[in-house]
Amino acid sequence: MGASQPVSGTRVVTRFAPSPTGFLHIGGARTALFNYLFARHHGGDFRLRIEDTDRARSTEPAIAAILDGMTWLGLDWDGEVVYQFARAGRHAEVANELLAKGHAYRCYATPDELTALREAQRAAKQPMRYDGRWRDHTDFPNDAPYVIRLKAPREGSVTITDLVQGPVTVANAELDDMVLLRSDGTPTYMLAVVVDDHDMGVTHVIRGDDHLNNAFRQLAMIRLLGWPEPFYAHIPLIHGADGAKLSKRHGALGVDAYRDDLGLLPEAVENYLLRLGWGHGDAEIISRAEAVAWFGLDAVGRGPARFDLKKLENTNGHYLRAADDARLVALITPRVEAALGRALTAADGDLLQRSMPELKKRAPNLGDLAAGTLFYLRARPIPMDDGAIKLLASATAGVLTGARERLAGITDWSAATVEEQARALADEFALKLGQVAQPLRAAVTGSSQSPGLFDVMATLGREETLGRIDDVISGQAG
RNA sequence: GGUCCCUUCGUCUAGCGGUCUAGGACGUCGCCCUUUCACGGCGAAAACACGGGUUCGAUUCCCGUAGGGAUCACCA
Repeated sequence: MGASQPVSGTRVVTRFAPSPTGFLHIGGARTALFNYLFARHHGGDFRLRIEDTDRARSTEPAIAAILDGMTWLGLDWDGEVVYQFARAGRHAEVANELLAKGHAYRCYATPDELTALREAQRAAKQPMRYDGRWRDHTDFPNDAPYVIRLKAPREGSVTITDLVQGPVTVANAELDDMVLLRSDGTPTYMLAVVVDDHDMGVTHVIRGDDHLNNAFRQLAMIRLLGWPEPFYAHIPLIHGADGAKLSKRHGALGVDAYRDDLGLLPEAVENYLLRLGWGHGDAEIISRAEAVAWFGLDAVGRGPARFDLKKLENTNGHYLRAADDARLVALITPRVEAALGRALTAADGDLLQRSMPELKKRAPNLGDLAAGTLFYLRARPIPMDDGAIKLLASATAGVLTGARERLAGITDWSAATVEEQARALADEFALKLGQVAQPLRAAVTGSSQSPGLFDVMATLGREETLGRIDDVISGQAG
């Protein structure tokens, strides 16, 4: 495993560090999952840090949504959640330490001045970076506002042996002196991550590809501070089906939307996310235990992967079929009650429980599963859809009344005895079984599509089944 | 534009010099099962971006080209 092994003797510590400016999106969830899996694989710690230093954009609801999403996905973190804003004092302390040691300096350039600099650089087609105009000053205006910038090395280069991307080298001349402390004394993200990762003992920084460029600047700071260097692993971002950066339109929704709107199971989302950009031979359906045992950074793909809702739904269907019936009933109950406009009774719950084995085989998500239960629970006369109306209209005359008669004679009502009578009726009328079953399906379910008719009748019971057929015969249904 | 990264079926991927007439999964199409719809089973079409090298031999290694991506704030 070479490069992905931690230095001997150190305990692996990873962290997920989202900024609470929105919901926990799918890309963030995958980053969290990879951090979680890597830590668990190595028997280390997985920490959670909320990067709320942007006071204007950070919100309480966003923090709640992140914690909720993590919990839903079963990504339990170790220790207390670290709130970055609360550590501003420590960040400033490190900035001042750097300043005292001559590794940082005060910069009095105004925002307008810097904007003008960038404009000039853009016009001259020069790279846009701070030119270090205050880097070697010794005389400072006393009352003017200033920021503290890192005095980054200008010669040589930095090479990061990224656990996913491989060795990446950037010349120091490409990097400018980043701001550590703003003029209002608050820390920038660059300072905060480095200090927090160090203080939290993070050994492996696993994050989105968009941070790869930042890693060089952060490493420069770490070296100036003389702190131990973490391993880096930058995983590619997720793209939409059209190859463009994932946006809301593509399904870059909060994980709560995957749960509530798309009706997905957390284990399905986890499995799908794991396989997006990572593979283990031909394995497709992977349990949490297997994921922990198999996960490694060396198998993470280096190119961005496209998000495919079809495959996610297929994966969800797999887990839905494997899910415990009682759990599914509990999950769909709110949806069913909303559709019915009433609370479910104990008898309804029992009916749902019995219908699950057949119903879950044909639902790709909880919404469809809930919708599929409705015909069982609706009060007579049940509504008929277009397909059902057509079937009834073209049914052989007398089939329904004939079936009604035979079914009414059954004393031990079951899928087997019901089927027996249906087949007998087909023989009697010289019809194919389908010509008898389809009109009956329409009458009993109000649709042309449903689980096995005889199973449905058995689940519904004798009285309800007969009643529904009567409704159609007497013209009350529809 | 500068810098950095990436490139196997439509999509996610396996492949870590010969085992590749390139494997699996989703999707698509066909067949089977069958009272409908699903589930399930079987099968088909479908890819190594291009051009140079290195090598006895490249999907695998190197270099270009093209395409794609990331990033260039007193945001994170």
